[in-house]
Amino acid sequence: MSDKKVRVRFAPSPTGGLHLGGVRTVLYNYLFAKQQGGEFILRIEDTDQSRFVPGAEAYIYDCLRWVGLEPDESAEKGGRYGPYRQSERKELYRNYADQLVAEGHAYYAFDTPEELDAMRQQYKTEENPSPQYDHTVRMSMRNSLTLDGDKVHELMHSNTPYVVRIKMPENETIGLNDMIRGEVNFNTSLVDDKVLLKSDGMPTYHLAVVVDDRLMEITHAFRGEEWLPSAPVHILLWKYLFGLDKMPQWAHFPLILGPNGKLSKRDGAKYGFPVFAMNWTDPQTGELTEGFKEQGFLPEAFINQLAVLGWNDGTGQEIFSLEELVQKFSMDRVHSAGAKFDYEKAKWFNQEWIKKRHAEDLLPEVKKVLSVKDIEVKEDAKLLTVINLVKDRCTLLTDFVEQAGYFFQTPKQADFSAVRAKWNDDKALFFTELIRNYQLAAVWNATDLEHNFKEIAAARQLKPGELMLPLRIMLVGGKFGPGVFEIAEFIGRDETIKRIQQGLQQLAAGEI
RNA sequence: GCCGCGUUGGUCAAGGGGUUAAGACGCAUCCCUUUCACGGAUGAAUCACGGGUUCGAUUCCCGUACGCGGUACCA
Repeated sequence: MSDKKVRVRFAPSPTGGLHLGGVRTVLYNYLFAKQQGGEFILRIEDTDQSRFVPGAEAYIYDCLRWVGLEPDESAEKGGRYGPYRQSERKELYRNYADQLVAEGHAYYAFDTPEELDAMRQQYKTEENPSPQYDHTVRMSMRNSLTLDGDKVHELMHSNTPYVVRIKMPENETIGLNDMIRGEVNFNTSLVDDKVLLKSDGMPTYHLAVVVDDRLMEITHAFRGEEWLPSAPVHILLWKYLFGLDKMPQWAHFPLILGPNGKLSKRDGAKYGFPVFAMNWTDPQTGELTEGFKEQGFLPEAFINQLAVLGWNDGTGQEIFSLEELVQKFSMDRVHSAGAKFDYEKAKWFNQEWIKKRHAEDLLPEVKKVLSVKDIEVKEDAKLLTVINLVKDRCTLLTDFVEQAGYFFQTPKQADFSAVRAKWNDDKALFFTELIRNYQLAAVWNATDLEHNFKEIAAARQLKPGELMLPLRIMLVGGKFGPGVFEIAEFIGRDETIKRIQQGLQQLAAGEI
């Protein structure tokens, strides 16, 4: 490893919930940084005041804490290279913008939104639906290239709003060596004169990334593929401002797609699965978007599944802990093609992680899930037993409500439809006798209960198989769960008898 | 439209000039289980298309199609 310190940053914009692609971007950044023994920095990109959402920044930190990807430096933690919010760095950027203008790489533009709109209308054609502000039109716009010096001076001193735009050179090839995609080339004539500094004095992303990456000594800049088209702007800025030799290495991650195309950020409900890491409530609309956490996902599973959506280690292994990922991740095995998110597979990962986790480690989460449904468990030891009995049957943490609830609460309703048709007096009498037997049973354990059950059945010439299911439904409320007699042992004599009596009543009532 | 990135079963994917083209999810069938899962076994299902190069292309090259991204004083 080189002696050069690796610094990797992830820069979310606090405009709403943290979606799948965002989490994976953090993950890959984190994995690379940790693997190289470098630092992982979180910078907040809140340069767009109008889209800034209160609470979104705190939410991002909550999500990162949940999945265990905490940054080494951030606005929360502070550090040598702060401030970590772009809004607090505002003054830094203007000087660089002015420097670019002074050196002829950028210019001041005074065009109003109306004028820009008029220009786009004017040049708009069938073939060119969105004309750019580029070398072909800039000499006919109102900017410091077309206006004389006095006029520019006058406009600027009379508080006329203006922006700084990069002056894209004509017909140059800008190359980028992407760690995932290799050489990617752009012709500068086809890139527009992007705004670098907005009229409110805040930088755009383009100026901010390069200035911040330089000042924070970022060595590797990884982001989503949607940024690839603006890479030439950033490279040019590096060239003009700091020199290409200081530029970080780039990697553009593939996109995560929804069931039909792009995964849209705000409507997970539409897909029938979440898109955000955690519950997100839009402060404007009050609209709640459910997150993976609240759906019942384990953070390990969530991370695991995202990690292998676009990367694999080549061995066929699919279950990775975060530690293993740090060890095995490699940028050159990250795919270049986008991948569709598969909720079914996500659930499978969760199931695997529930099976993998020890009951003790599942306990706090299961307790929480149960208490939400008003199932209070007094003794941890009892819950531990139940978790071990049922965890192989749970896909999501929320499944514990159904799978474990009846151990602690009499089922609210029982579904006897599967046995009703075959129900008869002989069976009813059998259960009546069973109750008597269980009332008198000297010991209360699964094997003895089963033994007695079968003995009575044999004496009455009934098939135990036809009686097991009714018993299960009486105790559990449905056709699921571990061995019936184990359940009976767990819930105890009184409760078992009570549930059989209730079941008998229900079945009797149903026959009329 | 233009620019960029992509394209191996339904989905995630391994492979990378000669293979019976791995594996996983899902699906189906069976075994285990007097329930439901878990577990085990089996099965159906894939190299977008057209040209090259080559003795031989899923693999390399060029086109085409399709998908996605960008084309904002959003990131």
